[in-house]
Formats: sequence, structure tokens, C-alpha cells
Amino acid sequence: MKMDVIKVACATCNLREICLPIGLTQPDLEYVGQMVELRRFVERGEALFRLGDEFKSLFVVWTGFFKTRVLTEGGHDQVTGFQMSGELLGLDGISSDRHTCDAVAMEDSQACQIPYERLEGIAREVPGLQRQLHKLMSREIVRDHGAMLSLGSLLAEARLAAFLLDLAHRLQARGFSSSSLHLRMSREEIGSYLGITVETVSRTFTHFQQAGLLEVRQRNIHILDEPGLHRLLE
Amino acid sequence: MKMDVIKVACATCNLREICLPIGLTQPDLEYVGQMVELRRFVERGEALFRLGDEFKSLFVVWTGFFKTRVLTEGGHDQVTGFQMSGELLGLDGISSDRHTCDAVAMEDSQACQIPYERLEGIAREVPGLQRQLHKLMSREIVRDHGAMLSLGSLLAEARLAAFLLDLAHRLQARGFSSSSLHLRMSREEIGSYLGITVETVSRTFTHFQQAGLLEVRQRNIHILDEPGLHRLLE
DNA sequence: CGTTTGCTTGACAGCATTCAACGTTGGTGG
DNA sequence: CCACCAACGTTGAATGCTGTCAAGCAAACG
Repeated sequence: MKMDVIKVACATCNLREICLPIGLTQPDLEYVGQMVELRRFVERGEALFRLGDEFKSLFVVWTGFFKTRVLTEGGHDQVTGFQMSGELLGLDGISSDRHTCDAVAMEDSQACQIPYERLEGIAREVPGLQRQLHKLMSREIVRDHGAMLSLGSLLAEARLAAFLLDLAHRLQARGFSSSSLHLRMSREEIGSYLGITVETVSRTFTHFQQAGLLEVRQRNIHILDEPGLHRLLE
Repeated sequence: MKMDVIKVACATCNLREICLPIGLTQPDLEYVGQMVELRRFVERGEALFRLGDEFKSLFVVWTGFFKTRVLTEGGHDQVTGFQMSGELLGLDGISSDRHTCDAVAMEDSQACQIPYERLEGIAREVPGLQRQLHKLMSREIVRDHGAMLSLGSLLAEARLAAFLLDLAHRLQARGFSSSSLHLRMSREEIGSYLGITVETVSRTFTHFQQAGLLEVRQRNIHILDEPGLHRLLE
């Protein structure tokens, strides 16, 4: 495993408006920078942490793309999320001091490593950071509730539509086009996340294309009719 | 809506070993008690908070039983969890200052109301409380991942088995029998939580009974073969 | 005691899975 | 450069789990 490290300063990071320190004053930003121990390089396919690993740090995606997955006793597994720049990884570990899922890089990536005990200390000194940490944990909970709703009460078409709209929305927040997106994950990973099989994912993409909602070329998706996708959620 | 209030002291509460202040020293316990503003009575069927309500406080179930549910734009809804004594409600509201789900009492209940800003302040002064708050938020995330796994990759029988085992486990942690449980929720609510219909819930209960795994008398469930239920998860 | 609500059971239809075959892409080595 | 291979993706046919619709029963309530 490749594991170079470099020094990090939140105050000059181009993610500071989307990341943990969002909304902090300049002096606080300077101070809070010390929470980041290092920035880890993770090659495609490598894990940032694995189920059962001791929990010591949270991570923020700096560049690249990750997925998290959980495992059943019976050998089933399921993708529980995809994380892009500025998003937090590792919150699952706080509850039991061990990670309860794998976090795997889907392309060569970099993540800021934030020792949890250090973060706790700084959060006690900087209320704005404490608030933002809680907001991000809460957002994760809200996101998971949305996923549960999707898994529990939507048909395959609606799940995929909701997935694509969510992805487009998050990419847009990062300055990318919201209508043209490149999927970093395979059909199998999409299916795992949505609780459907690869075949159904593939068929549904074909349906969407035939209905004029999308243009699909391998992993490049062009959204032609966003309102049409939205209507599928009703 | 009935809304009596009474004064609360964590230091003498019989839930202190299961609730937010778990693990605190006696002096900390005394101090932390001030985080609780009041204890709210909520009648069966009433909501502690609703989707869209302004977020001001977290709640801890003191007596009784709650469910949370989210709503889609299209009118679907889904139960996202059942909460019993010592469990936290309202974490969803932190991220956007508004609640994103309903919390409804399933029987006459009482919940300690903890103003979030006050909690933030005390958590900065008492590291043990800060740690425990984070642990509870993390536990909620892990719980939700488990629910996603269940919804996404298990058959109806396995979902119901996992649900019953989880319930039995939590009741055991509160000093109740782990083999004999009284369900506070309807078949419909179970189905909503598990992403299956009432009819399937009912049929599955019948199957379990015929297989000698359970004895079912209305909402009273007697678990006859716990290992057998566990095997369904493989 | 009648009404309402919740629960169970049956028959049938449908969406998604499973199993299988085939096409495409990208990397490797001859 | 091309053959080959492995991984990924698409499509088809058949099976099956679960949903839907409908009826009947039990329990709770006023």
C-alpha cells in the first residue's frame, strides 16, 4: 500500500467552504488546521479502513472517490454510500472504537486524516467546529433515512432515478455540470447500493434511455429530462 | 395536547447507566443535570416533533415507546425506527435546523427535553458528555446501516427475524426477558419499517410459528428457537 | 352489541431475481 | 498490431417472492 503524507493547512485549502471548517473565521481556520494529522494517498481499490479496524481517526475526502460497504454474517454485503470531496468518512467507528464498515477508494484518492481525540479537543475550544461536526453527523443520519425510504418503498426505476438526481446534485455543489455526469462506480456497485441486481440496473438504464430521460454511454450519463426523473419519485 | 412538565435530575435518574450521561462521575452527573429543560408527557398518537418543525431540542425517551417516520414527496411514508427508554430522538434536526421526520408516541410516554444549544455548551465543558453524545450519534448511523443492509439484501423472513432479534436484544439490555416480548407496534408499522406489506408480515409470523421458531399470540411473541432465527440471517 | 380497527388467509398478477448467453471494453503479451 | 483474456455490461427466458385485491375473522371500543 502506498502511503505518502504531506502537511495540510485548512486555511488555504480549496475545500474550506464545503468541508468540516465551513463558516469559521480566519483565526479559527488557522487554529483548526492542526486537527489534520496528515493527508493520505489511497490507490484505487485500497481501503482507508476496514471492518474491525481500531477506530482512531476520521477522514475527509480531498480528491477522488470512495465507497463504504457493510457485511452480513451470512456473507452478503451492501454498499452504504459513495463519498466525494469534502465528505466525511469513519463516523461509524466512534460508537464502538472499531470500524463497522469498509471504506474503499474507487479511484486514486487523497483523504485528510483527523485523529478523533484531537478533533474532540479542538471542538471543545472552537464552538463553530463543534457545531459543524454535529451537523455533518446529522446529515449522515438524514441521508441514511433517505436511503432507507428508497430501499423500502420505491420500485427499481424510482430508486435509480433518485440515485442519479442525488449524484447530480452533489456534483453540482462541487462546480460540475448537473446534467452530464461520469459514474465512478460499476453497475454492480450501483445495484448493491440500491438493493437491486446488476441486470435490473442495466435494464433500467435502457428503459430510461428509451424513454428519452437519459443518454447513456457506458459510465457517461447525460440527463435529458430531469423533471421526468423527478416525476418517477411520486 | 397534554404537556405537563416536571423538574429532572440526571444524578438520581434510574436511566443514568443507559442514557446520555453514561459513565460520568458523580460531580459531572450533578452538573450535567441542568441540560434537561423539562420532561414532556406525550400521549399515545401525539408527536414529540414533526417534519418541518424548527429544531431546538433533542429528546431522550424516559418511559414509553416512540416511532420515527419519514415522508416522500409522492405521499409514501416509512417508519425509520422505534425508540425505547434511554434512546435519543431528534438528531436529524441538527443538520438543517428543521426536523426531517415525525416522532410519534406509540403509548403514553415521557421524554426529557434537552435544548441543543445548552447541550453544546455543557458538552464543551464535560468531555465525557461530549464523547457520549458522539457515540450515540455514531450508534444511530451504524443502526441505520444495518437497516439499509436488511432492506437491500434480505428476504422478508430474514428481515423479520433480524427485527425480532434486535428488539429482544434491546429489551434484554433494559432488564426484560429476551425470549418473551410484547410488541408495541402494529403489523402495519413493522411492515413499513421492514419495507414489506402487512400481509407479508402476517404470513411470515405464521410461517415462523409453523416452523416452531415462535409462539405468536397477537402482539405477544415468545421466541422458542433463537438459534433458528439467527440461521435465517445467513 | 354493533362498529371500527387490526390481523389473517387465499388467489392471482407483477416486478425483480436467477440462470444463461452474448457483446463490449481495456489490458497483456506474443 | 493483433490475439487473447478478464472484467464489465446488456439482453432474454423462466422462476419466484412479494404485492395487490378481496374476503373473513378477531379484538378493541364506545
